Amino acid sequence: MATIKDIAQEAGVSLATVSRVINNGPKVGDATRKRVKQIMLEMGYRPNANARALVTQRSASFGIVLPELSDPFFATMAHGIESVTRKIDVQILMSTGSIEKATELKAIETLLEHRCNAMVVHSKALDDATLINFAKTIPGFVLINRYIEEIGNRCVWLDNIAGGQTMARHMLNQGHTKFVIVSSKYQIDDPVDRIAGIKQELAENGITLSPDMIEYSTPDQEGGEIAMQNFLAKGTEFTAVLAYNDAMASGAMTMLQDHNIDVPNEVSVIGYDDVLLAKYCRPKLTTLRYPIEMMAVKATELALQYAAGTVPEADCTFKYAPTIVKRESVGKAIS
Amino acid sequence: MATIKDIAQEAGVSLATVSRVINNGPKVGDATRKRVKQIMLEMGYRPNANARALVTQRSASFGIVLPELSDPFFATMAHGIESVTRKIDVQILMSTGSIEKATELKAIETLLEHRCNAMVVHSKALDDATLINFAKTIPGFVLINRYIEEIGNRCVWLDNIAGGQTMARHMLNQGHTKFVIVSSKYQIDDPVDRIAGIKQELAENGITLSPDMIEYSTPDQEGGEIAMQNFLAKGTEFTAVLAYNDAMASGAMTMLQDHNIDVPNEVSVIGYDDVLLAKYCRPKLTTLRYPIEMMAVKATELALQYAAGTVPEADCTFKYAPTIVKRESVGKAIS
DNA sequence: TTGTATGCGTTATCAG
DNA sequence: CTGATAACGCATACAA
Repeated sequence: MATIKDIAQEAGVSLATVSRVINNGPKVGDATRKRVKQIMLEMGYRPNANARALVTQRSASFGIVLPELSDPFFATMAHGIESVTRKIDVQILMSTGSIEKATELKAIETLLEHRCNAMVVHSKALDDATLINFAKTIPGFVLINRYIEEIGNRCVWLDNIAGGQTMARHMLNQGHTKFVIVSSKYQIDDPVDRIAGIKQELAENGITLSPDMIEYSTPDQEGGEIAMQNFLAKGTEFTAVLAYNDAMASGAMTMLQDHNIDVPNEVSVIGYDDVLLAKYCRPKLTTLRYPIEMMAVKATELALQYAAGTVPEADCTFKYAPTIVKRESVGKAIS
Repeated sequence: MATIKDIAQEAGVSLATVSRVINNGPKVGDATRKRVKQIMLEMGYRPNANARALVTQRSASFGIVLPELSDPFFATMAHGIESVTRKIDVQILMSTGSIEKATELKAIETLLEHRCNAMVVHSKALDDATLINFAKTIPGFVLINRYIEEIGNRCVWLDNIAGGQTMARHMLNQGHTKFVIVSSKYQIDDPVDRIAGIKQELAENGITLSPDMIEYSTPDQEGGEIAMQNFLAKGTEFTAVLAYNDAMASGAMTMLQDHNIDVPNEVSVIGYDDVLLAKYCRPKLTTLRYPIEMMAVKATELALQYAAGTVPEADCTFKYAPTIVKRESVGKAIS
């Protein structure tokens, strides 16, 4: 592959001059510039991004770490990030860490080896201290979907407690009093906070939730089915189902329908996330909108700014609140 | 950030020695190796991937170009790729080209600038000649979802003609004779081939499809709704709907249901792709399974092999055929 | 306006 | 077993 040297030779100029025309440097004669450009084209010259990164001490690629791509939620997140990097002609270096301490750590370190100076990371398994440490040493380090007080200005996150409250309130408004929760078995912040929010809202309305009104399962459709199956098997009485996410909500609905229980006339179901399937399933799912794409965009812009030297204000953070999307799966409580 | 030099100095050895322990080189004293490793740890040393790539002339990252990530289909594809690169500790450099000539070209070139020597690219807009040229100059260049005869051994693709035939045959087997097609308005290979397959199969059974039995729209749920609306508005008679993909099929079903037309008792609908939503929508969608994840894995392995020097056999290609997944949206024709 | 020289962090080829 | 030293491709401070 042709190098800067080759084309310098061919054009009969020095390396420096070629370098200047590549970077649109200021001090180059018009004729020279034109001739060099022509030769670059002819020889199919492509700047070597690695050499460039080495000498400039900055990579042209933006790092992202996320658990996986097959989940539409993360795909949407990646899409948000990509929508801003695309505009500024920056490539994405993707590292996956499957919600395990070791892999998440490795994912970040790989990005560091590539000298990415801006990155948005989704980490659930690593502890606060580790993340704080990264934030201290990497200017363009931004966390998404996580809040750590000490580095609040590096966090773009969703208020899951408020989310839980909103879910519960909506059901309460419809007259429901008998609740069950279909939750995730993975004890990361998210399910914990959402349940806390729900309990809080219910408590304010004089309702307490006993532990056996919560089923924990895998956060996918099958998990939702299993959880609902368990409630049904136990003979639990309820009219309102609060799910950890849309997939679980959908699974729960399927299981209800399989038992000839009508949604929403007999039982109401509410999801969380508002991913595509919420619109596709029948009845269409009432759910909470998780503005992940918007948040991803924000996180990316933030990372870019910080990496460029903007000093973040100390006392700020980027908190988002989920909003309710009313569709068809929630109805008035039967009295 | 600490460099190899720093740690050499600290350890009182030469650069070469440090480099050897980093790469698990053979000729290093046990004591020295241990000491150096210790110091690397203490100083938080991270090898510079760019410098490495520069000197070794090979990048440690695997390139992928695809239109976008928000589409579950491509997310699944990316997931397949990631599942193999993860094992060998290779990062993914992602470039998006939104089905436009210019952007697709740019996406590939960016990968080249990073000196990726293995990549799988999804390109629909670039012409054969350009792609053939890339294949000739990049050993690890593999195309996915496209077949070009001259570089057949670099292509991992789906036989869409066979797919069209399969769809049609399945409907014929159920006794259907009145068909409509809900197709994509983007005239790339895929919809064209599928329609060709359908027509071919129908023709063999003495059925010809007039042009007004095909509606073209955007390949998403809304497009499916619009297309179906058009058929309904025109008063078209049919009992079988063949959709370009699951999203369109789902949209078509919704529109039918809104008009109190029962699926599958009055009208049967078949999709294509078998993405997540096929399982979620009601009735569950009968569709064609597009083994995109498997294909992505294959493409990745291929790219890796070719990049490593394996010379592909001249006369081979990697063709996949979609298989039918029977669920609930197709029934016997009413007679 | 152009050229020369140096260094970025590594690997690899030599000698010791 | 270990140490100099020359690349790798490019940007840039300094000369001319």
